[in-house]
Amino acid sequence: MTTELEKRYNPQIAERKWYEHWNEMGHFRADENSDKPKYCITIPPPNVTGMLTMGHVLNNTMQDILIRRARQKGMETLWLPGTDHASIATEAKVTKMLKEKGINKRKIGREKFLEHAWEWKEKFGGIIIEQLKRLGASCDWEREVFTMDENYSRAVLEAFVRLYNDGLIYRGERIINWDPVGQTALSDEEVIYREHQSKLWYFKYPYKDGSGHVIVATTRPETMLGDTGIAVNPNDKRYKSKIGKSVILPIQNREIPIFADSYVDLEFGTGAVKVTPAHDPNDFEMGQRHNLDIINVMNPDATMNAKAGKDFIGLTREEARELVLEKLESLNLIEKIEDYTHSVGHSERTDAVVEPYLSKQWFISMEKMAKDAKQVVKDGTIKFHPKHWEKTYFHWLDNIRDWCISRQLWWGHRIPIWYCETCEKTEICAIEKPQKCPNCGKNENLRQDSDVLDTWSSSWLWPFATMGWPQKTQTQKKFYPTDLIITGPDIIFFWIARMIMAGLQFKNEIPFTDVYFTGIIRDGQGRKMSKSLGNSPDPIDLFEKYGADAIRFGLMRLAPQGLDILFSEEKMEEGRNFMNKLWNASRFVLMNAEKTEVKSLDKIENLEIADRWILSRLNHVIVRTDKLMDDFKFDHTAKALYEFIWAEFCDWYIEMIKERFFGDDAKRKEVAISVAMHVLKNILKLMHAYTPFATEEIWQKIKSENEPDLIIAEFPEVDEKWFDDSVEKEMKLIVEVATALRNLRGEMNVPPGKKIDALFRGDVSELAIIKSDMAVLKLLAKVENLEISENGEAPENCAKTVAGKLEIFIPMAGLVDLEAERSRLSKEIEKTKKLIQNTQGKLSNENFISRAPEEVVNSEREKIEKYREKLAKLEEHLRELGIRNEQ
RNA sequence: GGGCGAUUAGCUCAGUUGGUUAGAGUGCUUGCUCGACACGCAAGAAGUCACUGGUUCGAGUCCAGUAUCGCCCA
Repeated sequence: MTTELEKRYNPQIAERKWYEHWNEMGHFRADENSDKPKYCITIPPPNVTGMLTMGHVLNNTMQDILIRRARQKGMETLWLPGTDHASIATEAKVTKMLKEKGINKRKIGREKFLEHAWEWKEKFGGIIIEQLKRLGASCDWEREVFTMDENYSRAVLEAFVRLYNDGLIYRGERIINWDPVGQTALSDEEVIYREHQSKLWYFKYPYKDGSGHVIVATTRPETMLGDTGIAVNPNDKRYKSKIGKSVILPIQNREIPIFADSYVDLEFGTGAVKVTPAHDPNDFEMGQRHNLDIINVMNPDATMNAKAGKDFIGLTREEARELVLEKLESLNLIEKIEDYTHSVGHSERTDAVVEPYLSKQWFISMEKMAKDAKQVVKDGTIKFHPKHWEKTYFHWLDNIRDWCISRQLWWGHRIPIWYCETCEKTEICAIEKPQKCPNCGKNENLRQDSDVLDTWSSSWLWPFATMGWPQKTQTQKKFYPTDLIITGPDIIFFWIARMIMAGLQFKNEIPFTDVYFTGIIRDGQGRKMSKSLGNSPDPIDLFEKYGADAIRFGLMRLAPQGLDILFSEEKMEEGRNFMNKLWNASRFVLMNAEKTEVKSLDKIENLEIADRWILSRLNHVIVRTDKLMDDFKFDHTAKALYEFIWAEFCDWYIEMIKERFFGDDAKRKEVAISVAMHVLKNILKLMHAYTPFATEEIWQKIKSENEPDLIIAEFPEVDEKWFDDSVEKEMKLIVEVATALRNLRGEMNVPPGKKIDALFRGDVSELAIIKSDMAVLKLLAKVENLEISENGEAPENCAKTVAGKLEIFIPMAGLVDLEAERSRLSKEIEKTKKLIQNTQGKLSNENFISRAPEEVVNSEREKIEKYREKLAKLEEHLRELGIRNEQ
């Protein structure tokens, strides 16, 4: 307790020191055999190859706050960390890395590639975890999980097998979203739609019977090579007579039918549309309904194949489009071209234009699970914060389609299906490779499905697969269901919905009780942060510059529930300034505590108004922040703490006790220092979850020997005996008077160092307050002599003001600037008159008197009384000024 | 096309169930190295609460509509 603090808080040293200390002491560890009530969060696993983003900082800070708070409150807390394997992203990165070394993925084969991938994972996979540690995340690192760990992988396969056996997994040939760069299927959720400015081309397809042509409009000319029909709406009078006729598809010279289907929109284009079942999901459906041929004209890399025709083989989609247009143009079959804006799907991971592509894939049937997942949110078993996300959630579940979970990749969990090539049709679903084919009994030709599972179809098991499922473990027993998940709304479908489904499906229990959706962090201009814009700061740079606490607190203070967050570095600066403020307030208290004994509250007597006031305020802030945290109001909590610490504790309380600190009454000083220390310790406890490093650093310097580390120090509880309305009212008057005095000094240009005299006149009870707090007031407003008198005379030549029910006079020794004084008073009078007018307006309204609640009417009456008294005093002051002026 | 959200001081945002003179930070103006802090202290100026109606004794707050912006879904 004797080490003197530096003038400025230095985050760099404190952060590393205390993080290591906490970890070594085992404070992050969760004990599954504990009897204490539990609190548990499983981290939404970041991508193993990822780097920390501001989004991660935001939602992990929130998780850490809740975890630390629960820990301080004596709960058995488990924050279970880990990463997911991010199939497509990782495979793309590794492929790229190999390519740079001149190694071709296909050439080296699956096994060799996976070796490289694991090597890559070992090398870079730890980065984001280390970054989370810099943030201060108090996860139980001994339980860290990676989705491709042996145990976790087993859980993924187990889940697959169970769903397969329940008939909820099937293989089918469908139109899926195909990423031609990653060369893999994607789920609907992995497709990002963006508006593209393009054209709408109108083609003429000649009737077979030579009776002219039908005109179809398309945004994708190259797909016409695979057209196998023309559809019109059955109610479209324009085409009634054409239904059943055939056209000759140009270029391909194929005969295709015209048929009616109510899917066709009469308004779009000409009302007749070309149908390409192999290259459009809606066309595929129509094709099924009308038995159309399905002609796939593309290779997996989205170049054209032989079915597109000789001239097209090997061309890209773009090249094929050009050639189709060229050929049709020369055949004079282009009717017209219009500008057209439509949305085009892109792969979330590779940004390639997604191709609707016909292929054989594995699907999970969603209908039943969606129904269950909807129910638990609808009936409030799981609560969303903010609630309005429920609508989005329900809408998605109501329109759900089966989930395509197979990916044509190598990095991931390989689908646990074996095909017997001897008897051809046999398909075996098992976790381990089967000994032999149950059908033909042969074992030599068992071939495992080459696809891997969608990453999300492994991470949807996260809340329990991280706890050892499908084994029955004590960890699950103690900590499942978890309490909460915090994430951005952009993955409400990827994770939230599917985790709920998985929990219900495999555990028959929800995975968490609360879901908190953060806002999305944008830059100062409201744009989404992205690498290409270069507008996303590196959190680690920010930590270095301002300290992790500053970033945590700054973000919390500007992160309103349910709204996006406009990032600005200024806010981080404010966070840093606040840490420094807290540091210096502590430094000041500590400096003065050195020569005085600090006693606990129950051992001190003769508390003064400042003491009783700050204790009342402290207990209010304890109650208030507790309630706010129950509602996940991180921003309001941060603001309440900021306000209490900076304005109430530093600006007023510390200023008020300086008089005792610097005075020579040892007893009074002892009281002041004891209360200050008590409040400071509680501040550190309240702040710790938000700013763990700085608070622990300070705590370690001021704590007594028998107190534990702050991270596990007992959380403050409200003590209602300190609530004191009358002392708060009294304090309000002191603040008002001190401010009025300071204001007058400023207006009258009194030099800051010069002391003034002051005379108070007016209400007896208020005078009594001034009298009892005279010493404090003298310090706050630099007053030399302070006189009070119920009916005293105003001195000659003085500045005058009104505060509460008091008149305040400051003798100016002939220095009063009459003009300035007159204009100041006039302005004040105008303001007061306006207030009276407003209040009078209400009171003269009969309806108001008769219908408004009595206490509202009474308060208006009191108000007007107060204003009138003030006005009378001000007007008198102005009058006196006038008289003196004339003399 | 459907849904969600936003619009309050120059800027970024608070504003609980309708009832104090609509607040804070930042920026701005003025003055301060006063025995914690210039990453600071004190004082001050600054708002037609997007618009139009409605409900009410009373609307930033509730309702309806309009406009603008953003996001999600199709």
